[in-house]
Amino acid sequence: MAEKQYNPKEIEQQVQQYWQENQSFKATENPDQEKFYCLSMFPYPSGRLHMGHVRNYTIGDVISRFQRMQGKNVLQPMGWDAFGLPAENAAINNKTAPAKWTYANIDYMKGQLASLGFGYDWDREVTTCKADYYRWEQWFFTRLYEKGLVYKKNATVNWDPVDQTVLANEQVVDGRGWRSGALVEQKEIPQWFIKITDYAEELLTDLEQLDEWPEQVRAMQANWIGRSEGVEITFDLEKPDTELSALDVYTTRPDTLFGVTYVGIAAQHPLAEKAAATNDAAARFIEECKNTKVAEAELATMDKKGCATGFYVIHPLTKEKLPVWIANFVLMDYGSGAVMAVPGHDQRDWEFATKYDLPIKQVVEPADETDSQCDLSQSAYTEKGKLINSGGFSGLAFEDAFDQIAAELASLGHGKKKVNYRLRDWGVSRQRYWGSPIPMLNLENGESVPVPAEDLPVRLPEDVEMDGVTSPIKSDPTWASTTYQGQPATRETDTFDTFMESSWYYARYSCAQNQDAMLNPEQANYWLPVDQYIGGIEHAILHLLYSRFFHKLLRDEGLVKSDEPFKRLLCQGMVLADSYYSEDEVGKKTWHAPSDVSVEKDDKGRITKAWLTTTGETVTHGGMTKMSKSKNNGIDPQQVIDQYGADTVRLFTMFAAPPEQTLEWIDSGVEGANRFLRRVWKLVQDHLVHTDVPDIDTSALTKAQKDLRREVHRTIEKVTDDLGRRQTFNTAVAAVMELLNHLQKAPADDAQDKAIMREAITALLQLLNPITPHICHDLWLQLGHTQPVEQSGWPVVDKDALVEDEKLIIVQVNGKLRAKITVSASASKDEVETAAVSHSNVQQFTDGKTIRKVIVVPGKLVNIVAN
RNA sequence: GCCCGGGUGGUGAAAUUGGUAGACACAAGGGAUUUAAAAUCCCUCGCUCGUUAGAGUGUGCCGGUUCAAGUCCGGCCCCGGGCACCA
Repeated sequence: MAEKQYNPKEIEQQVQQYWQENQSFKATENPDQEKFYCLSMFPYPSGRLHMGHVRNYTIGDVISRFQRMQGKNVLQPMGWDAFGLPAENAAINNKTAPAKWTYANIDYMKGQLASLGFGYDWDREVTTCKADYYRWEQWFFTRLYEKGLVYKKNATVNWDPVDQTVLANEQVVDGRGWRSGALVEQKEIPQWFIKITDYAEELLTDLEQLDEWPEQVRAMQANWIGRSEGVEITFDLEKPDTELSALDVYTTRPDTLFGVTYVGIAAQHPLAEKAAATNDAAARFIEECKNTKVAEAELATMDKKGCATGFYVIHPLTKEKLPVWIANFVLMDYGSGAVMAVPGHDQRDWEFATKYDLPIKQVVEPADETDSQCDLSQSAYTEKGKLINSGGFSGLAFEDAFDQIAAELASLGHGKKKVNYRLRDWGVSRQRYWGSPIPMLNLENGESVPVPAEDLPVRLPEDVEMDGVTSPIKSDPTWASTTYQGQPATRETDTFDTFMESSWYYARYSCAQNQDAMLNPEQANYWLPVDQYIGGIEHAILHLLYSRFFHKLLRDEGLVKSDEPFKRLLCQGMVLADSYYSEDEVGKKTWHAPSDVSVEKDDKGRITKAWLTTTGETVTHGGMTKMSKSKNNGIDPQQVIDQYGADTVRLFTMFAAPPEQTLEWIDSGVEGANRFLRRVWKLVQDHLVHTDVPDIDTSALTKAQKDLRREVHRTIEKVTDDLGRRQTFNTAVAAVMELLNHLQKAPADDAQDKAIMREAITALLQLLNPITPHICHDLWLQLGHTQPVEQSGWPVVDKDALVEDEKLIIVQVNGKLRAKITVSASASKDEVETAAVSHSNVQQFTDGKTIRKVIVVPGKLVNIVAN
């Protein structure tokens, strides 16, 4: 009899068609059924799916299918984060419009998602660049404006003086504009901000609720919000004028106040500008400060430089005269743009003071002699200790010094205790075209007003030409020209940060087609919060923080009831692949696609030689690196799907590494995954030969049959735990592989052998179905079932099958493994101990020694301590 | 620079609550089958010594706690992610 062959291409197409025809993944609100909302971060429609997407969405699909089989009402939607910079670049390069390019990409990628067998409810698709989506974002922004949560202020951007345009950090390469090559300058322009700092405290305290988030993400967010308790201190200017009479600084170390020897201000500070008017050195220094990129890493690693302003302030307690310096590491956008400098007790201030020969004064000493040393000629002493040289406060420890100095300052009207956050308000203005227009109008009197609700949406024109420099809506004056209450007005031509769209899409899926409102509270509150969110760790701070913020804004608008958007979070790791390059005479590297390279390996599997398959040119192996355009080492998922099928891709992706870790893409590993599926197929085909399979009679099993059945139920128990609680999909697959190894060796001699095999195969297909749904669907029907496997429920562990008659006990002497013994499961502690001590190998190691202690871990281990 | 991770055989990894280090795979080597190849099946596989039994040793480095440490504590080294306009 000819066995049916495993033909993934054929069955995957059939099965996908079945799902489509039966609308298998359509999600409908049903208050009587427990819901499960499983969400993967939506992709940017860049053109083709990359392996990072495949990994992300496979994890989501596995969880969704697992939950569905467990009886939940599962919603798994998909959409497109469609606004962004790459579309503008592609449009310029391909002489097309960003919209056209984006929609074509969406079409193609949608087909790719289908070919991987992901079960999405496409009726809820969200595309952020469509007006039916961003109109609600615009509406919500105007609501926030009316609530006083939106304001306009000047903020610094990267400015390309040649192209006369604002650059993203990504567009600044080695301090120069990526197209013009011009040195980038800092420039201040008016921009819109949303007051996320109003929610800083809640965003911080609610992290405690998120007990199903990775600890590291919560820690990163807490540090980002950066709550600190300190004192705001006023330093009066020596020569006050009407515009400026004092500098406010914030410090968490008021105990070091007597050690202040100078005050630092940002280059953009009004006092710095005043200094520049009369002081050439200061003017030159301020110019120089403009030539840096606007990024924290940049500021933190650059050389600390400064310039004296010639201005002085008065110390609020000692009345000393202190110089004011412009310092390139002080940020105007953060705090008040001024800091007090304590070189004796702050390392950065110490380095600055040493460089510019400013005084260093010790005002704190170690609390007791045994503490760390303190030598201010070598470095600052930054520990909290006991105050010295601090007038009436000398001798106090940190806490008392903090309180008493704060009280003294308050009584003098020169300071007060203040809680501060590192978190800054969210600047949402972008000077780019491909984004949602910001729905604000500028009136002739200089006032800004929101676009009235009945005039929304403000549509972004899609049929445009990109010149590579200026946004089409900025260069077309007719677009901006409009009226407001009969008065002439111009539209805001900046667009929203794309984080705006990705901050609420998860909620819109609950009612994606709703044309009447941003959200339908009934639907939103049925599905929200998201039960499981999956995405890359690179989003751990910004996207996840903005989404949490937006959810609280939605709640305060009465649109949702919950406090947090995402109950459980999984951050998957990156996907790596081998990289290969060749170098020319000047050392310029050319990266070659792995598919173009042939390799030779030694007997340990290490690459000894690599060359271009077509030309034979020798290339260098650049190691395993993140799949990227720059290294040209992206593996196209489509090629792998075409060669092995979606199930193999999904299986390899889940098996090769735990989800949070990096995953190395190895061709031979993919073949191994395919080999496993063929073995599953063959096992089922071999079993299908038997037409006379009875039910299991648990009372009539031999020891070998009981052992095999125990393996089956152990596997069910482990896979259930691995897919649900632990989310270690790699070990779930390993457990099923282990079971298959047992089943392949199992006899089919008597009726009960076949009955156990039937039970085992049934469970195996159910366990594997979330990961490789196509092959499981097909084999399930071959077994004679009429309902599809995803509706068959989840296999149940038979506790009786797990019971063991005998236990394997590890015997150690002084912590070293010396014997393994098998004892009856009912053996007492003493019996186990006696058996262990009397074992011949154990005797050898205890001979001539005294047994001091015997530790017995029931059912597991005996450790004999002897000397 | 700051914040957060990670480091275990030739390789990816496993060890869930402190209790057998290396499950499951990949690669490699040996064998069976085959006219041959592919596919498939069987065996070996951390390192050193040993014919076997077994012994010693081993989870980035140094030190500590414990009957017992990959796991807990202290210090260090290296690699990766994020740092507010890439998404």
